[in-house]
Amino acid sequence: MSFNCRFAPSPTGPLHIGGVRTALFNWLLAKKNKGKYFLRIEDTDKERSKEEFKKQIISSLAWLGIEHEGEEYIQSKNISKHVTVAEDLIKKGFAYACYCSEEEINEQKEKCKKQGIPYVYNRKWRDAKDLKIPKDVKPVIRFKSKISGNTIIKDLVQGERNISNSTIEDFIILRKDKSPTYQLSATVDDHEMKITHVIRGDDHMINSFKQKQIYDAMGWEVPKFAHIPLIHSEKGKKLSKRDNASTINDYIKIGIIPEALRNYLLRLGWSYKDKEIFSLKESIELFNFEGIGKSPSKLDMSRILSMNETYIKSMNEKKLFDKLLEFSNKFKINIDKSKESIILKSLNFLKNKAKTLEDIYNNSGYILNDNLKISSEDKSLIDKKSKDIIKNFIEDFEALKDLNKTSLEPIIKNLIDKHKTNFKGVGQPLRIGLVGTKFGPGIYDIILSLDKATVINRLKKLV
RNA sequence: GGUCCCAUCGUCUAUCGGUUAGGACACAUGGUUUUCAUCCAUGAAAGAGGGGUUCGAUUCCCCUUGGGACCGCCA
Repeated sequence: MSFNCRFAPSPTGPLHIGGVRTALFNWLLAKKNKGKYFLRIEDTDKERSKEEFKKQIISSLAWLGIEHEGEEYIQSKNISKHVTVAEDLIKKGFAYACYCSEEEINEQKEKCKKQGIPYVYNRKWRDAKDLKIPKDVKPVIRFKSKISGNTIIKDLVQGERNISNSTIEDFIILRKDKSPTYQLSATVDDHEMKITHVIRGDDHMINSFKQKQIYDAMGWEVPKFAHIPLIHSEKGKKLSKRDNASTINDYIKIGIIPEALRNYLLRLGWSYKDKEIFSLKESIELFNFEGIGKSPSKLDMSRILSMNETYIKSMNEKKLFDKLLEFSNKFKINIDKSKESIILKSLNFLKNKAKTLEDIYNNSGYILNDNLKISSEDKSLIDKKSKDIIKNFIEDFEALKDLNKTSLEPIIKNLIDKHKTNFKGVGQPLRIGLVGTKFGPGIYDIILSLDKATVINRLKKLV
């Protein structure tokens, strides 16, 4: 059995993380079923569709590694086909022109509101042989929706869904300017693209009932539907473009890596036993409809961070280094060529203190910046005794031939004995002098990561 | 308001009638450690409420409550 699915965002705003997850689920399922995953840009809203959003959508998906089959499908290019289908529906008696003016519709809505009853279009023109066609009104085309009976959709995630047909109004398929609406375009395109599985957010559930009627009217095979629960913001509402930290870029700029976000998104609303970490290969093999839950899930930044931390720690250091370079070049200051090798060899300890690439970048500050800024508070910690320790250290350190942990250790130990102090007594002044703060990597790591001259120069500034 | 849906620790979730209700994140405590971390160990933390069905319900059914989605000539 073939498996064709698609992700169909509209370029009327930046793609947020919920959409990304929908795309991921589609893509995973296509891979798993050896099917195809398409990207369709639904740009039939001419007013609001923007080229920049289209680009943002495509680059967001690419960043996560979600690659679509062939070129992206641009819906507006197929409008004439949509219109043809609408005309076909009229001919077949499944659609009709409605001459109600916008004022008339608004009046009806007002009236219903006052009476406290739900507004449904009154189907005035559905069978209007006796009505006079007003000259000054351009008609819209409405689909002749079923009035009686029920429609059942066997949803792959939600199970059997049953709705009374009377709750679906005669929805518009062609606007007064003859342009097709979403219900028509999406249906026609899904059919043309031979989509077998429509996997989308469950805010589309009602649309599936409408669209099914179009498929049936046209005698087309109805695809399988899967409506996945939405992602909620921390406030518990449907994620909107206004929520902060909702677009991919919000995560990229703090140094989240794609593998981690992919894993996080995979586990948001889906599970496989107790497993938390999934390689790409595993997610393709194991992902399924059965594991998708029915209730919406909330975004949790601490989990994203933790997932990122896990991936950073387990990642090949060369690969991590490349990501760090890319990150700093894009969002921070370019890493100087002369510092690259030091950073690379220091990643093995820098990454232990980091949840994000930004953390690594910040922790690398003592390598990247030749002039350290030491806060006055930290400077005040360098008292007479500390200065003596530093002086002694410089003497011993300069005399060292081979610089490694084994040769360094005795120096520190001797200083501890000599000055009757503990490790902190020696380590802290050195760290302040070399890193600029009390916090930082292990003192051996710091010394070994910097070259000898730099260590001496920095320490000499303190005494 | 109408229609539809959902309901296990704070969060993501496991359980598919019988479990001391498990894991992960976050949190707390302790240990390792040269600081901050990492790492390790431990702890606290959940079946919304009420009825049924059943020998037995977190699990099946109903009601209540709470939450959500949809109700555009947007998609």
